[in-house]
Amino acid sequence: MIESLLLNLSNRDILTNAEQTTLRQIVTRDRFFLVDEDIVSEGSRPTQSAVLLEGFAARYKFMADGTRQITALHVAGDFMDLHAFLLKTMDHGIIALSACHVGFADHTYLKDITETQPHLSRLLWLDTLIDGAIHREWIVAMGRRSKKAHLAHLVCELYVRLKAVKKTVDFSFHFPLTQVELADVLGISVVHLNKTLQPLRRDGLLTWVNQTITILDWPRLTALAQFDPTYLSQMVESR
Amino acid sequence: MIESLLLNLSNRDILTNAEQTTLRQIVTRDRFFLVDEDIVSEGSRPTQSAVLLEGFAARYKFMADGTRQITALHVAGDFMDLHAFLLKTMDHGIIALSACHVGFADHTYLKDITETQPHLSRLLWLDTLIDGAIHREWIVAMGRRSKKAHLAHLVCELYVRLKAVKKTVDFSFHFPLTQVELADVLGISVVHLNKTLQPLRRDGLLTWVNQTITILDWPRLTALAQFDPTYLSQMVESR
DNA sequence: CGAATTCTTGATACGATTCAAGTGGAGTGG
DNA sequence: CCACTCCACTTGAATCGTATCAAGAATTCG
Repeated sequence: MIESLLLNLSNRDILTNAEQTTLRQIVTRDRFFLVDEDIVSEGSRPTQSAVLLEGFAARYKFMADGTRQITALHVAGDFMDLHAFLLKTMDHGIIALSACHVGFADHTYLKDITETQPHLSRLLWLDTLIDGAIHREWIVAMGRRSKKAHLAHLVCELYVRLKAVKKTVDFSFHFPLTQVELADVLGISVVHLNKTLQPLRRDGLLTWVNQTITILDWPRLTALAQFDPTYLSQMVESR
Repeated sequence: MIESLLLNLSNRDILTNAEQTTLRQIVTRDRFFLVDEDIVSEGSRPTQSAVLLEGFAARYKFMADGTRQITALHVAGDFMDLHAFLLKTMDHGIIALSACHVGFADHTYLKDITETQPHLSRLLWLDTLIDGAIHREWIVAMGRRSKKAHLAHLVCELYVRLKAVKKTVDFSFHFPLTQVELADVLGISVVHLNKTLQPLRRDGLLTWVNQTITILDWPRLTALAQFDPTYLSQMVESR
């Protein structure tokens, strides 16, 4: 069930059989969510952390005027709110952007891991650190990239992350977001997102039809985005 | 020497004497940096992590066209690149924004802590998670707040963080950044930063003279910023 | 098939950048 | 001590980017 999580973590460092067993054991419950359902809601104090086993989800925050900012996108294999284990109250919500299969791990088990399995703890810590690295790239993209480059960068990032959990076929991947949701990721209006998207299509960098994105020209896309995947492909090397 | 770090961490949970001793022991070196000196450079693979003992520093990234985005601001007591312990290569640089006193802790010592001191490990992990929470707030601010509200939010955040390490006097705090640097935080041009700043001054929300910011009207400033300090005041409660 | 979303387009207004110039204060050397 | 230089801050004008509003086209769903 949690194969994608194992895949995700083993990209960082070798997972022993014992560690794999531990991970399987701590995910004691699972549930399916429909599109637009809240998986975790803002302000709650969860006693378990959610692993995305299948589907797309987003961390988001609403502003007083009803606008929304998505602060993170999650794909299969992501430990979405591992940070809630220590950061007791959720400062944001998590919503299902497609039908989602989600596993849950009690915080007591996670605490046990920190007490008894240092290597696995470091691996989980690393997972939250990569989250942070992605946040920083997003900040850079929002502040200093053109919208076109920002969008290109996001596509590159998603491609690399999805490839790591075997959710790509050649240069294609399933991408169920609407343009409204994608605009909430970039922090722009839908209209402008739409107009930003067009040159990427027109110039033959990518296609996006039937909830499927296909990258047509990886070299030009990464060049436009100034994409450097280092922040995603970190290893621990600390055993 | 590392009192501000201890102060910072004890805002999260009680630090035992043994833990305080450990922290004092692992910071084996310290160094002073001048304004604009790089404390850690992008792309390097540090074998130690830097604690800011005194001063202001920033994590930043340069774009190909020479523009810069600051992704984090650090104040006294911040473990600035604790994440470098697991995230081996620095995906950004750290620069001194004022004269800085910096302590260094070898990664081997940090690894030892994860092997033998689970509670302290969780506290350090929490520290990196709060970093992440701040990043998310910045993303929200960049994407969905007006520039005026974004600036106000930053001032609120800095005030709360500096107060936690006793670097405020009433509603004032030392703030040595130039407007160019502050513009690189918000991701806007200096000219526009200057024009964004003026209404905050004119409306009597704050003053900024002699490298000192004074908040004149905390209620109106927080209301404008939609500032909710929850993300900064997280406790572990996990002992 | 009709209704509801989602996507696309155009027009207008506002926000933000850039360029260019000017002000003011701090530090330096004669 | 003054003149000079440097740097940070401030201002205005022109241009470009982005939001908003409104409507129409395409797609999906029941």
